[in-house]
Amino acid sequence: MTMAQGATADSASKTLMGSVYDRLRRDIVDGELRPGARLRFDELKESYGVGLSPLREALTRLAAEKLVILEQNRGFHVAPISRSDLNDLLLMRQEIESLAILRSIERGDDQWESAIVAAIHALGKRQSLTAEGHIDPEWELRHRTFHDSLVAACDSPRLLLYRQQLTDHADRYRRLSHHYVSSGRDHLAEHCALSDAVVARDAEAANRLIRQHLARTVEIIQADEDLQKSGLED
Amino acid sequence: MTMAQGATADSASKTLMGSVYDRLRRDIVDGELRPGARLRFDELKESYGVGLSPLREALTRLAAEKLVILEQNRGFHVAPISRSDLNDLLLMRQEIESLAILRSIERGDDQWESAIVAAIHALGKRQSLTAEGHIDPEWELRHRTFHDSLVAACDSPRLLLYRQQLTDHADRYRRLSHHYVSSGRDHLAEHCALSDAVVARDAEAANRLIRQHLARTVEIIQADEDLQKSGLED
DNA sequence: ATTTCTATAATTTTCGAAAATCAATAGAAA
DNA sequence: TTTCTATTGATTTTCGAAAATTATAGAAAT
Repeated sequence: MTMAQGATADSASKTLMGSVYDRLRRDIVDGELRPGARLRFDELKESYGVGLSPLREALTRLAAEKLVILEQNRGFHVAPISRSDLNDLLLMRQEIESLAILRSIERGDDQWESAIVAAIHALGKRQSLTAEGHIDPEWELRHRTFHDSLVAACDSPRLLLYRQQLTDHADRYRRLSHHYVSSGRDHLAEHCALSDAVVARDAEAANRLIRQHLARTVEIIQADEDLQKSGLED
Repeated sequence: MTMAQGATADSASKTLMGSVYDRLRRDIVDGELRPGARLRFDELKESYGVGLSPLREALTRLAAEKLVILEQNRGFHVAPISRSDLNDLLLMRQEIESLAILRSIERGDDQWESAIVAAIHALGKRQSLTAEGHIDPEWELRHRTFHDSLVAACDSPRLLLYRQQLTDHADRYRRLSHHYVSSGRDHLAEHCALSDAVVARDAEAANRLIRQHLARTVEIIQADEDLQKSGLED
C-alpha cells in the first residue's frame, strides 16, 4: 500500500490520475496556474507528488477540454486568455445555457421547481463578500447550486456536459478578475428575476434574462484593467 | 531512430500518441471497434504496435470526447450506443448545426458563398453508391466538404469544436447502419435546397432545412433493424 | 556584426517492469 | 447445498529509466 498523499479528503478511493486531474483543473480554474504558464513535468512531479504517467493523462484530458494546450514535443501550457476567446465563450454560454433552461422549463416537474425556490432562498441568505472583502466560498457554492438547479431538468447529457465545460472556462475568467463581485452590481435582483421567470415557465423572459446575466459578467471582466496583467490580449 | 511503423502516410512527423489517437478514433467511428467492446491493453499493444503510454493517452483523450468510456481500474470500453443517446445527439446536432449555419449566413463573404456553390456542384457530380452498392468514399469526402462549407464562416472556435465532436458521434451511428444511403432518400435534393437557402441568406429556411436533414438521417438509423444487433438498446 | 553550424543541455515522449487493484475460483464453514 | 473467506490469476495503474526531440550556447565562417 503506497497510496498515501490523498491531499483533499474526497480524492480517496480514486485513481491517481483522477485526483491529480481534479487538482490541476482546480488550480487552473482558480488562476493558481497562470494563463500561458508552461507546465514542466519536473516541476509538476515535484508539486503534485506523482509520477509521469498520471500527470500526462490528466493533462491530456485537460487538453481535450481546452484548459491546457499541447504542442508537439514542446510540452503543455495553461490555455492563454484573450478578449476574442472571452467573446467566443460568452456566445456559446448564452446559447447553451438558454437552451438548457428552456428545455428545463418544458420538462421540469414540481420537484424541480421546489429545488429552484430553495436554491434562490439559500442564495439570498448569504452575502457574496466577506468582511475582508473576499468572495465567500459558501456564497459561491450556493450560486453554483442555484444555476445548476435551473437546468437540472433539461434531460440531455451532452447539453449538461458542454455546459459544465463552458462554466469551467467562465469561472477561470471570473476568478482572474478579482473584484468581479464588488462592482456595484445587484446580483440578488438579477438572480431573483431569473428565478421568477423560470419558475413561472416564462420562456421568453428566462431566455432574455439569462443572456443578459451572462453578458453583464463578461462586461465587468472586460472592463477590469487588472486582467491585462494576467495576459489578456486580443 | 526507432520510429518506423507509421501506418498511414499522414502520420509522419507526428507524435506516437497522436497517430494512435487518429487510428483509434477512425476505427471507432468506422465501427471497426464495436460499441461496448472492451479495450484491453495487451490486445491494443499488439494490434497498434505501440507501448502503454501513448495508448493510455490516446484513450484518455477519446474518453474526454465520449467515444470511449473509462471505468476506475476496470479499463476502457468503446462507448455503447442507444436510442436515447441517439436522440440526445440529434437534439444537440440540430442546435449546434443550425447555430453555426445562421452565424455563417450573417457573417459569410463572397468567398464563403463561392465555396458552397463549388462544394454542392462537386457533390452533385458523384453518385453516393458505387456499382457494388457500397458508399463511395469520394462521395463521403465531398459530402463532408459541403457541410463544412456551410458553417465555414461562423467564426467561433468553440462552436466548430463541438460541431466536430458531434459529427464524429453521428458518423459512427451512420456507419453502423450499413445501408443508410440506400433508403430511397433523395440526398441531392435535400442538399440543393439547403445550399440554395444558405446562399440566399434565408435564415429561416436554412434553419428549417438543416434540422429536417439531420432528423431524417436519424429516422433512417432508428428504423434499421440491423443496428439492433450492434447493441442498440434504450 | 551577423549568420550558420555543431555540440551540449534540457525536456518531452516512449518503453518495460513493478505495484496495486479487481475478478474468479477454490476451499472451508455453516 | 449455500455462503463466506482466502488465494490465485488477470488487468490496470504507476513508476523510473531509456530514447527521441527540441532548445541553448559557443565556435567558425561570411
